[in-house]
Amino acid sequence: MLKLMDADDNKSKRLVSLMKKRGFIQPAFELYGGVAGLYDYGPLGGRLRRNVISKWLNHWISLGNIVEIDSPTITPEPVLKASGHIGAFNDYASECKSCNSIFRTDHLLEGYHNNPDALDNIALDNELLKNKIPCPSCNKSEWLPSEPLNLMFSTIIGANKGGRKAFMRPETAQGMFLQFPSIYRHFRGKLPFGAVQVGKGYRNEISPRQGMIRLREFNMAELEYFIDPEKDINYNLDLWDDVQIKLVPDPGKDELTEKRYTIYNAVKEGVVRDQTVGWFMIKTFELMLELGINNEYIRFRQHEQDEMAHYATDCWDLEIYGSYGWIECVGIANRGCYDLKAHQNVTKSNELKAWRDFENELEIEKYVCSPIQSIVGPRFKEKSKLISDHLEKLDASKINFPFIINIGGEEISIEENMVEIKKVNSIERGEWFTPHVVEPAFGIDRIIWHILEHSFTETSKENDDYYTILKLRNKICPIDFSVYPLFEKDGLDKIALKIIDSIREIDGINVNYDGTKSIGRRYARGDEIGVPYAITIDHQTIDDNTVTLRDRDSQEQKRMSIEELLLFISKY
RNA sequence: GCGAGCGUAGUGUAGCGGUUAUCACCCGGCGUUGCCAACGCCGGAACCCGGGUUCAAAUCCCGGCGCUCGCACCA
Repeated sequence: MLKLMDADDNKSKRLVSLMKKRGFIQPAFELYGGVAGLYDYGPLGGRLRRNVISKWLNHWISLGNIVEIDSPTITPEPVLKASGHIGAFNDYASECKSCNSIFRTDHLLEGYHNNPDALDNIALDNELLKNKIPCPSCNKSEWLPSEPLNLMFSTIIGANKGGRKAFMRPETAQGMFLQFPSIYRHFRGKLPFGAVQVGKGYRNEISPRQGMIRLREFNMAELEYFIDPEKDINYNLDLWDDVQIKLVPDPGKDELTEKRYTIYNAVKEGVVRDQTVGWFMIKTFELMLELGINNEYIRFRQHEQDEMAHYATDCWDLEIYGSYGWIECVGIANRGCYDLKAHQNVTKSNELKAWRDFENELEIEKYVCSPIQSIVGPRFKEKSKLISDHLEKLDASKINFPFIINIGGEEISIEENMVEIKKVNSIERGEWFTPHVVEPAFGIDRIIWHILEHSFTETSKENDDYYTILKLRNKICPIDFSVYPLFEKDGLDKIALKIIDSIREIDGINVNYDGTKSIGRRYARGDEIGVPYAITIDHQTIDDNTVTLRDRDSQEQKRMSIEELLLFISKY
């Protein structure tokens, strides 16, 4: 069943050639020799990318409680330190003096040290030496000093010497977390809500391979969905109840196995631990189908416990099958309250919280000590402020006079005449808490690559080896309609251009004219770049104002009036 | 980062010390045909970059960059 690209290795090569030839995707800076991991989208690819992003945005924004935001790619160091990226990114690597192999230093020390992740480079080198760790490759034990393996691009903000250290963001998520106060205000405090951001992310990969799959600068699209972990939300989990989706749950110690579930059952049986994660799995699955990914080549794989990123508590990857095998294209993670808490801790801000009403108001009756300032003041002088603060926090119902309090190491006796016991009635309606976050994060470039692979169809026509049809979905394809005059004389070309003018008045339609070479060749050119419909102007058009509409995939043609055509296009 | 192989028009390729750098598709113009990559003529377009060896380098050598594959890396 899973014979797509690997059945014919040259097929993916032909796809790459086509992508370059027709201006979808190509290596960037080729004139200067190219840079690994950096790609250009060309005239058609640019359009395709835009369409994919639009579809992605509309899919989420139409849920009604999700907004789009945008934040800078340049990110000051403290932000990424708080988010844990600096720690996680500063892994160290050691090189073997003898055979030049390179290994993660903390991996080498596994089994010798409880928590090698926490050590700095000097401690790591000492551990290597002390334990005489052998090189897994050549078995010798001669290590060069460990070097940090930082996978972020660093830069300096400000042209002068004292500039602030910064990095190109490795994910867009932090933008949503830092904008939480603004988003919270926008939704007037009503959870759940979410924010999305589409933009570039950067990772300075050691050795990017696999074409578009591992890039150094890439398009990512992330959604942060803020929820109250103590409130159940009614999700429409049976939305795709007729579809059995392939899931690969974390097997623990067992073999990886693929099982088919409806998401509804997967959540019910606890295979998917979190219902919000389940909900986004469904909506993500739906989006993939709308983008033109083949549903047989989609599966969700659960992260194993030790594979999970530093922030996640449960994580499912949507993987798509193609010529590189199963590739992670979306990660849906429950990040808990990790990020908001992390930024709270560093900034001491109270703004990264949400308010939760109690179901029933709590009437609280308590007794407080209210210091009588005219006595406490003159008696304790400069210490009286501290003493008053302390007294106000005491539960006065449990007090017997005189009693001793401890202020700055000094014992102070409080007598009955210093305070007044007051009864206070207060009503607690709710509390502040840190919302939890469920994050679906999409690798747009990887998705685009698989859309192209799944669309790429080769048939043969009589004497041709390969007849290529790129079966892109309507509205994802870069060009929606092509208009071909059967030949460029007798006014057919003029009619074609007039029809194009009318089509261009319809919003969001990209139409293209081609008048050169034979009609069959023009159909072929259009099929190759995935134009879903060809409109042909022939002699009959002059007589009765009708044209033919050719369907890309069936090659069938229907004759219709120009009015009917325009109606069809406006509903397309 | 290491090791092996590779890098020639837009694409796919031949040439592997001396060629006007091969062929095909392709692209443009003109003509012809007139609904599924038709034909003819004309035209367009390339040796990854830098250094070296040689009378002579696309070809041999060295370095860089890129690609593919293995090892490592991919939070």
